[in-house]
Amino acid sequence: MKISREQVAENRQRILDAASRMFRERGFEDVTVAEVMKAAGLTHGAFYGHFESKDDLIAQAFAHVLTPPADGSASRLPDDLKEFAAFYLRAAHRDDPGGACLFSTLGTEAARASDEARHTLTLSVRNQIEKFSRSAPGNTDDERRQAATGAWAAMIGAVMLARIVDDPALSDQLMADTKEWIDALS
Amino acid sequence: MKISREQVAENRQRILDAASRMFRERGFEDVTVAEVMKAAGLTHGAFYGHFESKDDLIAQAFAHVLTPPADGSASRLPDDLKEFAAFYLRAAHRDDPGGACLFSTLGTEAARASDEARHTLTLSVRNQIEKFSRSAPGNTDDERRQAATGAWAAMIGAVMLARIVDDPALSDQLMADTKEWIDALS
DNA sequence: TGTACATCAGTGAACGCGCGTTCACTGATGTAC
DNA sequence: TGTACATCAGTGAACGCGCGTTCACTGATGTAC
Repeated sequence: MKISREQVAENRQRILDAASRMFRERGFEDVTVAEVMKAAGLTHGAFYGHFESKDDLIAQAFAHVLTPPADGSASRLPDDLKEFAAFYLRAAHRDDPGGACLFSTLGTEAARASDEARHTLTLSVRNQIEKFSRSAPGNTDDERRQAATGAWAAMIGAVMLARIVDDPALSDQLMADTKEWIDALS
Repeated sequence: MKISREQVAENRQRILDAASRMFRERGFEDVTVAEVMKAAGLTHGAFYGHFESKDDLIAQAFAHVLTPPADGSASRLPDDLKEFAAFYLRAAHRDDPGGACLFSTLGTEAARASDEARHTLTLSVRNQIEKFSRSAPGNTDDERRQAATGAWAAMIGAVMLARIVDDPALSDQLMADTKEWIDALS
């Protein structure tokens, strides 16, 4: 049956919501097109009406996650580097990969993803560094950019490591130590 | 045909060498058992004489990479935090994922790997932090451990990001800025 | 030391399953009059 | 505004391929005497 234009747009959003969550939870390869469509309340055959291929879905899912919601409810994430770090280095973020930062959940896989997917992420990297440079400590632009880059890379690395280790105490320590370290920057 | 004990042991090492390199280059899912065996100079049927499953191979490959070579040729990697960072944050490391750090190449996938694989990595995380804490800046044990953790996490995150972005200048900048930042720590 | 035989690492064909993708069909939407 | 028809998003069966894994077989190794 044909479907209204609004319904089509809504279906597309639901597919992207489901895909981006499932990819972050389980990786690109383990998630099947049929599973994503089922999670979005559709059957797998409808997939190719929305996307060219699974690779296309991956690239679009990245863009979807990085696009602020159009309804004006601005992202809740702080712009300030240290405030962002406090937000990022929380157990709730580590423990909810499905809703987490793309770099911390899919970073190593993204390095091997399509050109389109990598380009979308590149724009985000540039934006984040520029944003954090404004509130990063340092006496020159270079110093502030270095601090912003180092601190952001540390957050991503720390959360990734915290999800790998099988010892909860070590996992907590990795995040707490990284947070303390960023807090102490001047 | 039966094979000599030494040949069996050598074959196993070749399988692990090939697998660990290919996994780091292309990820777990994209690399097939048959490809690994072919790269090791064997046919795929021999695989299950060496390993229980592909998951077992992944766990053993982690252990293989993290085990220093038995021939006494100690790892070339510096123990000193800043020296290690200079080594880690080089283009040659970024551009040779097959021979690179496991965390920077497979970190986000490793977070979803088998218990055995994650346990092997956990031991390595503990060792690295302990090692770097000895040369990290700081006035107390806590401060040194925080610096060691933050700086190491930053290296890993920076190299991962440097492999994602499609702009070579930005990629270089991410690594150089992180290196500068770690160098400036006191 | 030499010989006969049991062992077992490796071979390569085969299996079965699940995946991405295709396609003929359905029927509600949206448009032309 | 109402009616007839063309459009096209979604359905679900099907396809074909590649993967992890199995297994009967081979023949060199290593052991028992």
